[in-house]
Amino acid sequence: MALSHAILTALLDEELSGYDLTRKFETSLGFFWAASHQQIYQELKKLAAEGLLAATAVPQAGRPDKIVYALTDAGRRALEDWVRETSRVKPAKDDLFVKLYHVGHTDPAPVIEELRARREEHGRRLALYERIRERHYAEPERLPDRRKGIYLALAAGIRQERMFVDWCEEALALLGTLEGA
Amino acid sequence: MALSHAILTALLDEELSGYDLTRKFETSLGFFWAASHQQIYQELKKLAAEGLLAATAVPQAGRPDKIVYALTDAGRRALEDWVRETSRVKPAKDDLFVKLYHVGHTDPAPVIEELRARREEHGRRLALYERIRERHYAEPERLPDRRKGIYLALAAGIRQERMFVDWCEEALALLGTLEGA
DNA sequence: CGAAGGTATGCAACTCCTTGCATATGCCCT
DNA sequence: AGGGCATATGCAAGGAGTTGCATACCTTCG
Repeated sequence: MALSHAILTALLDEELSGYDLTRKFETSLGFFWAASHQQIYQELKKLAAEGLLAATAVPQAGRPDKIVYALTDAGRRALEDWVRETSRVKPAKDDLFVKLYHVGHTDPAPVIEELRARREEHGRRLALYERIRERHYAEPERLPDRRKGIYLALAAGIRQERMFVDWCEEALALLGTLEGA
Repeated sequence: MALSHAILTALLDEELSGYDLTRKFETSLGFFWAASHQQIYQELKKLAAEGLLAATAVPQAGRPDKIVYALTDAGRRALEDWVRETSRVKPAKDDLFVKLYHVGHTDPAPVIEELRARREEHGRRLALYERIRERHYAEPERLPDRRKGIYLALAAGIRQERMFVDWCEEALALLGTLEGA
């Protein structure tokens, strides 16, 4: 499992509600581990039942009540154990790579179309990540230790998106040389 | 769904048994879409039941009998439809990135250890992919159309592994500047 | 002869994740 | 008053993937 660990990790520094976590997973941590609110709420219940999280109901005025979750000692211990385990690498699983095997068998237009869309999409992400780096992570060596790891995750995201954009260019150039083109 | 499409794709050019497919998914296509034999056999049955594959029992001498699967016309049509659909991008979901958020909270040694291991592993993959490219995909422009797409998938793998190795170097360098180091 | 290993296929249980639906409060704007 | 939007949480069904186990044939090697 791993979403559970991502959630526990998000709670390292602060207590959050399911709703807060959902938004957090739409940015930062969510760049590396996507999760829907349904999954998050379910996982929170499970983690609370296991004693890794403590749930506190918080009545609110002017908006619906919420439930705030905090790491317990057991939760912290479980997290540390997990960090010590070595994780396995999973292949990326991107439909686009499978579709490339169809070039030469069927009309390449849809694949080319998708490559163009991807180039734009990954370009947008790249721009977003770079903006974040400029604003919050300039001069990585001078960051406090706590933020160096996060910077590195961001750096990986940047490299990944840039790599993908470059590859899209290569792919579009090569597919321009097809018979049918 | 998508493993089903990867399987159908693997059968574009040739008829294969579940066992053959399992080995095929350990290399080539499997670099981009991993699958266990259990999953493959299950999916084959389903695809045959849906009429997208035709199953033929093949008695063999000297080894166990096998079942060979071939694309049906309906299978080809389903594949073409799928290629025309645009696929969504899924984030990578790598534990290591989540673990980076723990730097500064707990002993960074295990993370550093894992980064070193990853550098080696991705380096090995990079070497493997580059060997394949040299042997079978030198001069991509001159490849027959049918192999250009496969080359591009390979090229993506190469870029990805190289990117990851470079990033590991960056990460190890930065984590070397930690207080505790 | 027996053990190891490659060939070949499968079941069952479980976890993880997605999708669609459902509900409720309160704000702001028209 | 009504619609849209943000806040806040949840159920249920099903698809996708993992893990462990099971079976059976045949060859090779010691």
